[in-house]
Amino acid sequence: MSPNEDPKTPTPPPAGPDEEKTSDQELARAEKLRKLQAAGVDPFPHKIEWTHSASGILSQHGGRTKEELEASPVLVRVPGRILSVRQMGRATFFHISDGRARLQVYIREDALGREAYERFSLFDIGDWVAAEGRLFRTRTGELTVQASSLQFVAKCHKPLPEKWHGLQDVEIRYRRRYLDLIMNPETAEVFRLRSALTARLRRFFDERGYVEVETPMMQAMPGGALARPFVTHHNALDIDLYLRVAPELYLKRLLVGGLERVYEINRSFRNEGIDAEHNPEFTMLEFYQAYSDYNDMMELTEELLGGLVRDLLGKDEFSYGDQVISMKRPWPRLRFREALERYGGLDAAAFEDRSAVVRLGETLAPDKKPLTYGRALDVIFDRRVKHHLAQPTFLINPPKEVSPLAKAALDAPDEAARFELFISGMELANAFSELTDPVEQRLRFEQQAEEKAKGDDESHPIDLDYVQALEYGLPPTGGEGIGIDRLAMLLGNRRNIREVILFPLLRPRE
RNA sequence: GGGCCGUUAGCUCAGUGGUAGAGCACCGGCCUUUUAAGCCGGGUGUCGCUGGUUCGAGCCCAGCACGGCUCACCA
Repeated sequence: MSPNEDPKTPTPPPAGPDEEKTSDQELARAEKLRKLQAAGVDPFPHKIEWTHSASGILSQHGGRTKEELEASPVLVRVPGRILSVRQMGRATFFHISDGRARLQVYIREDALGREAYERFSLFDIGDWVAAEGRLFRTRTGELTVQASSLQFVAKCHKPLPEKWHGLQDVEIRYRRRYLDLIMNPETAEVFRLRSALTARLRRFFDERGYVEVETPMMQAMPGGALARPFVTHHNALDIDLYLRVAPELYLKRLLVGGLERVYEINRSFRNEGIDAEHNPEFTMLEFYQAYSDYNDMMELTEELLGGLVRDLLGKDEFSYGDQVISMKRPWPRLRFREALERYGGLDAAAFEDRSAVVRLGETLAPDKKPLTYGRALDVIFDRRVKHHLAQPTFLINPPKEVSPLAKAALDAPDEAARFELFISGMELANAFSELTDPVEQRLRFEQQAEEKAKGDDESHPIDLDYVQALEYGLPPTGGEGIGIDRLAMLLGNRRNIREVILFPLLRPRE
């Protein structure tokens, strides 16, 4: 606030970025706030006293009958935002919300007093109030607060979206998520579910002796995944830094250091396209367990996700779009090569014909040249196979070539000891028996560098500092990453990742 | 990046080349158990932006901006 402004004079708030002028409805609201203040109401109270929340009242007292409420009155003082008003002369009903549930409040002139009752005309839909009174049931049976007093809590200077259709415009829902949360209770529910999800994940790992850690998001060398990074600059050191594409290499350094079980739930950043399954910043759970391999990780994953679904949804099956996903164990393990033969139209002979595989890959993804044999197999999988994997399926042993941080499979030197978990055609998890041999790791990095030289901008950089860490000895380790946003999509039955990210990246306005 | 669709009142949406519309919200009036309350009265607008065609454009054309769906790439 500038020093010349009188703090006692409410003015219309500055017009938002979308409006150059203040609408008639905003002027009317500002005038009401002025009148409230003239009547001695503090327009910006520091705090308010309250005894109950709206949703708390409904869950605690929702079962009380009219007679019970009359015999033993329940007194409450409940804050909330006004969402609808039905005014009938000397009596008024309105609903307030705490973001979870709507509670009706009843005021009447003879109970509230004429002055206080008339003051309600200065309250608008969207304003925050606190109602004090006793609970009763209306003629139609709705649990309602009969208010003996009303306190003004905060003004809503702008009109809310329409009460019946609500807020539909997805752009406004994402840009001004607060409006979405006010108008669409199911939005708030999804984010509560997401919160319960991460809490449940943390409990799972904490109970098993994992240490939760945080590793650098700004890295001098972005590793741990094959993806294009964001670049930024540190002024004092005068160096370019990359936003991490994965925490993997740092987490494995911690296992070298003797932390046998670690996990991290945090953001990674990939400078790639945006669509229904991709946001440039996304949340990943990564966890590493010493003395284990990728088979152990499959067991653990079934236990983790199976338990999660049972705890959060209360059953082993759930709907996702028009599919019903069953989490009943065990989940099938499908060899990558077998998947390509079954769904990708590649028989054993075609699989061995490396140049034919590359040609098919290039036909399917003409933008993605040059393709190596491994990358071509990956393309064919993405285009032809992935969408068949609706029920939880471990896709095991993909080509070693596209898995530079994984051990080779024990029985197949060209395959990686790795799995990806698919549910509803979405890649949800990615895990492997971590490559622990520093000499082999260095070799794999060098192979990646060769591909980069051939024009592959998603190859893994040579990280000699990481190789040095391996030289001190990494025990056999199973490691896994799980996409939390996608998991939230599944559990919340949302088809777009933006529905589970509070503030997804959008192009800035103007 | 390509294709398709969209952008009109605070919100949800109609709108056929000829004066800009509805419901909700809002403003004024009536109404003491309503609940999409009801009844009477009031339209509050840079039709996304910039050009063009036309006597005349919300509508037709071009370009641009933003968004959605989709295809391609990445988790």
